[in-house]
Amino acid sequence: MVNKKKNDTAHERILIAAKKVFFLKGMAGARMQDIADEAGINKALLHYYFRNKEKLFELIFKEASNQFFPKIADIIDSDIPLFEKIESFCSEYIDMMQQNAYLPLFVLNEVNKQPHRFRERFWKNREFLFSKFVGQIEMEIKNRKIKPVSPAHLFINMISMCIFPFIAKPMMMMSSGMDELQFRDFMDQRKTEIPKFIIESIKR
Amino acid sequence: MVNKKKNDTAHERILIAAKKVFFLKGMAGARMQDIADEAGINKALLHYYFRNKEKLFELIFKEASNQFFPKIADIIDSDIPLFEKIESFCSEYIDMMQQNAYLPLFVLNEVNKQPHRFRERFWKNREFLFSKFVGQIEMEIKNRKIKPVSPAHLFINMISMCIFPFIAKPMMMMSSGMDELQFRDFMDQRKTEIPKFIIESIKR
DNA sequence: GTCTATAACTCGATAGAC
DNA sequence: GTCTATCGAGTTATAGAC
Repeated sequence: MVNKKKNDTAHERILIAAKKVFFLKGMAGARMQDIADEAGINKALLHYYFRNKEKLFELIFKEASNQFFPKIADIIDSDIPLFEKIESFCSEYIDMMQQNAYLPLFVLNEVNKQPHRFRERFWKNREFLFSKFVGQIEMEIKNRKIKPVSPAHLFINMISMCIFPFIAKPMMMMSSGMDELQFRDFMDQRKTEIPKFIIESIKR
Repeated sequence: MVNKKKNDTAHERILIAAKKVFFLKGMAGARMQDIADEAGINKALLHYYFRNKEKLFELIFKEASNQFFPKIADIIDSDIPLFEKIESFCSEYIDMMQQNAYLPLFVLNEVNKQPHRFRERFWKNREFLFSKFVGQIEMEIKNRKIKPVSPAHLFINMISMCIFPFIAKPMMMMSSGMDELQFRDFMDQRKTEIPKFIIESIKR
């Protein structure tokens, strides 16, 4: 696909191409040649700009993780009522992923295959993102605003229902015959269906 | 790890080793040498028994998909009351995955990277596994046994909450400081927590 | 069946012209 | 900055001895 606009710099086109190829094939499966073709340039130029595959991957992976995680924290740790928080988390998170449906599988897969990339650089200041969320839930239980539930399970339930469909997207589409548009509709529905489902379960 | 029992045949040891290596690294990241080492034999013997990497992978992948999917169908399509079905699905499915925690990520990842492997051979007689489940839910709604909910979303919610934690396992363990045992406990809890959570949401 | 040795090939990376 | 040509490491796969 050499049809990129020529007024983009090579540097930019490489980054876009690399993201596409790495998201689709992962670090191990991606080929520098694929990235060069996708960017409409030459293999040597990749090395000119980014030195080697490792460094190029590193950039893409870091950007992807930053997109995958901290947005979670912002919403989860904000100072709004629990039910609103659940609603806005589901809606905003799904919205973000719809612009990058491959992101969750890419990140989780690479974390799994190369845990060190994570432990070392990314997991510094992020430990226990959720303490505020957990505290808020415990408070609501204590005040008898919601039923007694395990905060940890509630949190994982919410995350699971938002993210998993993106990970299983190709499978869901094949098994149900959905097309891209129908999948998008389905996920749009989930922005409200998931909060409704959760709140129905925990409300008094 | 050449410590495999010598009374296993080479053929068997290769399959066990291949499964381990492919699950961990995927098709693109796996090396025939790794598999040979893991099996305690020689690279040439791999080709003697399985001809090439492609064919060996095919076997492992096929077995993994068969383990991942059809068990779902058995429970989902069985003839038991809805709440019991939800309980037994969550419990049995999580139980199965606990014996093979890498399986979901492996299968979903490879489906994503090579959709043809799926479309062609696997998706023949499995379309619409869930029609019976959907029908059952619609019936319960009609009879006012449960609240009106979208069967499709309910189904995906259940699946998501059961499978996603296995996919995010390394990340969850890192971010919360869990060890293997604590993760196992957590998933044991989910066998009952998820059904409780779902039923609480949909019951009248 | 199992091994050693090596051929054949893929792919990341570099040299060097323009 | 960008390209062509090519090197060399790492991998799959095969030949052939035992």
